[in-house]
Amino acid sequence: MSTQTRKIEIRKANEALILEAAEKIFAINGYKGTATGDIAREAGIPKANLHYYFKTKSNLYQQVLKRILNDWMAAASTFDTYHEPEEVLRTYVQAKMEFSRQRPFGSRVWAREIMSGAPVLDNFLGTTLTTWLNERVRIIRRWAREEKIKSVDPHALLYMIWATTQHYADFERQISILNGGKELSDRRYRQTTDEVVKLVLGSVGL
Amino acid sequence: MSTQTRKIEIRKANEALILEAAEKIFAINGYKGTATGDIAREAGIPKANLHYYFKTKSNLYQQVLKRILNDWMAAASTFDTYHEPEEVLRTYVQAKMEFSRQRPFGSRVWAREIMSGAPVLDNFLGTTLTTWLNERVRIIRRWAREEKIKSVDPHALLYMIWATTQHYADFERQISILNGGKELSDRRYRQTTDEVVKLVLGSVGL
DNA sequence: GCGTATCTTGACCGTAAGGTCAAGATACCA
DNA sequence: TGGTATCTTGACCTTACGGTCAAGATACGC
Repeated sequence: MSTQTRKIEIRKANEALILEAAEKIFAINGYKGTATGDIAREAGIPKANLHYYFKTKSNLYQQVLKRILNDWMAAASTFDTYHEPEEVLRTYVQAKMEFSRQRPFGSRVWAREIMSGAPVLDNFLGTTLTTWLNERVRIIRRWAREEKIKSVDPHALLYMIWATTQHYADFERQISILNGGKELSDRRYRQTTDEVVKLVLGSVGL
Repeated sequence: MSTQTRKIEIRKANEALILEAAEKIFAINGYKGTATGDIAREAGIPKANLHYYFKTKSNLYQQVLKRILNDWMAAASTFDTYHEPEEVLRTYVQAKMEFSRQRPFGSRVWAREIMSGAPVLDNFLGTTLTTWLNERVRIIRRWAREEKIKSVDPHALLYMIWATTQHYADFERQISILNGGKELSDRRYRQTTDEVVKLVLGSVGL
């Protein structure tokens, strides 16, 4: 460990620790409902230490959202891995389901942000996401024109995919209770993913 | 107006006013993030007056949830209006879409409650909703057995319907932004409802 | 080992929030 | 018209929260 490497590592590690804790607490209690002290407790550090790394709650929140955005976009990019509708939709749905399984808190923070009026994500939604959506809408329209899929409203289709896949993260608790009080096992979740893929493919006639 | 009729009316009217305001503010800021003073301001009354009608914030929140539950169950009951899969699914999806349009705040309060771990709805989910779900799962399985629909996982299908229809309430802001910054018109919403019906029917091969 | 930069933390400050209270206003009944 | 029950509201109390600070601890370069 040379120079400032060690120090930088300490900072990185602590920031990561805090961001992780923040994502969880924001997911459960929302932005306004979250106390920085709760996040600090979750991270196992004093509140003052948290404020050393992140000046304000708002600042921390924005960084939490940024992290989620990155991973969300990574899942989105899988849409372009293949060309044939069936492959594309299967891959995309699987990626989204995987995201819901791996980052349920991130999904919930996103949902809460939107339900609060998207004060922070507003800009992203109006630029990057709008662009991404419009391009995929065009692709789906082309599929329909080429009669590779049934003619459907591309927006409605994409919203259905988003809603359904994110449901498994956002409503995890409800699903658990309806599953007899126990969380879906890894095996069951894989089967469910297949079923969701099947439903989505069916909805466009595949 | 005789006897205590008038007074009872005052109480009813004020309780309704407060419940309406509370549903909106809870939807936007969540339970913990909501200040009773904010609800009072939204309702146009002093905070002390609100506390005269509802002793505690928790109490008010529970009554808000109860109201939503009633309407949610009303939409659910449309599932039993018809018998043929196509009619049933169309009617149910339409009712859920209508609910999302008419009570977007209610839908969001529900979503936030679940995301917070369903501390209040826990009991309802484990009893009434579980029973309702299991019965509909059986109906859907029967449809598949009788080859009226494609063989699909009934849970996945119902979750998809819930998620997709509620998405139009919970993510209204995101949808608006992606729609060029303006909300969906009544006409456009009706078309979207038809598209969602089409997708759901398609997903089971109808 | 020493000096300096970063990190850690308990104590503290001002504001906001849930809830109470008591005094006054309003409506109903006799 | 007077008496009583309900309703209204500003002021107030206590706790919690976002954020600050200053004093000490730790780590790095020389």
